Amino acid sequence: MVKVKENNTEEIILEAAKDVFQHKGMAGARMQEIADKAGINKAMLHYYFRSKDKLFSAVFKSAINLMAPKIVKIINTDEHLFDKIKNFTNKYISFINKHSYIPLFIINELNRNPDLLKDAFKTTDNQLEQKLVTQIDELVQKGEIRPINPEQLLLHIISLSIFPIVGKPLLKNILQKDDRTYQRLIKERQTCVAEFVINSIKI
Amino acid sequence: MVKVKENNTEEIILEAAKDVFQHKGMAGARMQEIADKAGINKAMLHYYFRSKDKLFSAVFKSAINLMAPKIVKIINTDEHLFDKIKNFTNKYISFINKHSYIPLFIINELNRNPDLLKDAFKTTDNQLEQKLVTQIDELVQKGEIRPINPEQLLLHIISLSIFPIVGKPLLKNILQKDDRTYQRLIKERQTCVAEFVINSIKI
DNA sequence: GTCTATAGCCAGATAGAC
DNA sequence: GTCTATCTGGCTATAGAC
Repeated sequence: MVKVKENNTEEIILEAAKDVFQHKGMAGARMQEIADKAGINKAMLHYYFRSKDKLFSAVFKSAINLMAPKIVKIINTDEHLFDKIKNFTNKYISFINKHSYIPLFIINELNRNPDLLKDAFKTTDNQLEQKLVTQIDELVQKGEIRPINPEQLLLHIISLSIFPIVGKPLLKNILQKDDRTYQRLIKERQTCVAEFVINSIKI
Repeated sequence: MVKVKENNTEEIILEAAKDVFQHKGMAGARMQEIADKAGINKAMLHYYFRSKDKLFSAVFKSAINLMAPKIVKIINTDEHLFDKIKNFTNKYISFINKHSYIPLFIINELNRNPDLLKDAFKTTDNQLEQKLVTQIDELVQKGEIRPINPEQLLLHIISLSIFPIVGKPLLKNILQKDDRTYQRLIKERQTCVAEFVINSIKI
């Protein structure tokens, strides 16, 4: 009843596939490289996952399942807006920094095939951002924050959190920084992004 | 002496190659597709550019030359900081929106090979951001803006401008918008990003 | 379940006629 | 300069032994 040994090879393959697909993309990835990284034979990949496409799908789904819930959560907690912003930027920047290839991987493959994402971000109803909208409207009424379009605010926060990591190879060059120094800037952002956002909206 | 006809085929190939490489990336692009799009034979690509690699390099350089100067300029004008921010976000968002595949293309290929970018962003001296730093320090002294790390500010502005366009396929899903509605949000950002940034830093 | 060997295809590159 | 035909290598996928 206890399946331990059986999942093992499959798990090892998935880990290796994640690594290769996320660095090289679907088109650039080679089944041989995945096999080598997993320390097994190329034929085994097909034994477990039938085709490159199927293996890719498995990796893609796992990436989505890692990213999506964390973003949806920011919209659905009952914390004060400022705490939401602080928590999200801090945790999300740290998370994306550890898995820096995931967002780019998802964006690239969505460009190839927009249908890959069915409804990863759909919550039960369409109340997903209704909650955020209401919350912001209330704070505007109370005079705690300036009037702002909630969707734009969400775009601001996500952009400030993800892009410096995704665009690192480009931004490193613009700022003329080496890896260590750039990494320090990212670390700093875990707190300074929230400050920046809150400064902008609070009255 | 006047070379007109000779450049023609080369130009046509370059345009087609830009299109295909920027959508599919180096690995996903097919010489056959480029030839088809250019309306010529596959052998001609090799006649003019020798190899896929060389053709790719030409496209990559042209993309860099389109992006880099515009970013460097924000740092090197003598306008007031607030005007810099307004001008940059407005013009850059509009520009990137017209060429939405360029930033992603550059980031992806830099990930594959960090050496592709030699010194596209180097100005004559290392005074490139020194100017921005001085300008911000002065405004802090005068009490016009809060103290802020100039490099973080630059990261903020670039992220807010580029990511909503680059990450469109992902963000469209998070916000559950169709193409038209999302495009309207982008258009709005041409002005609201500058507001957001300035609100945050001015006292 | 795991391996070796190989089928079969496709893409980049070249040869050579015009 | 432009084309058709073809070589060559590399990649996915499978057949079949153990």
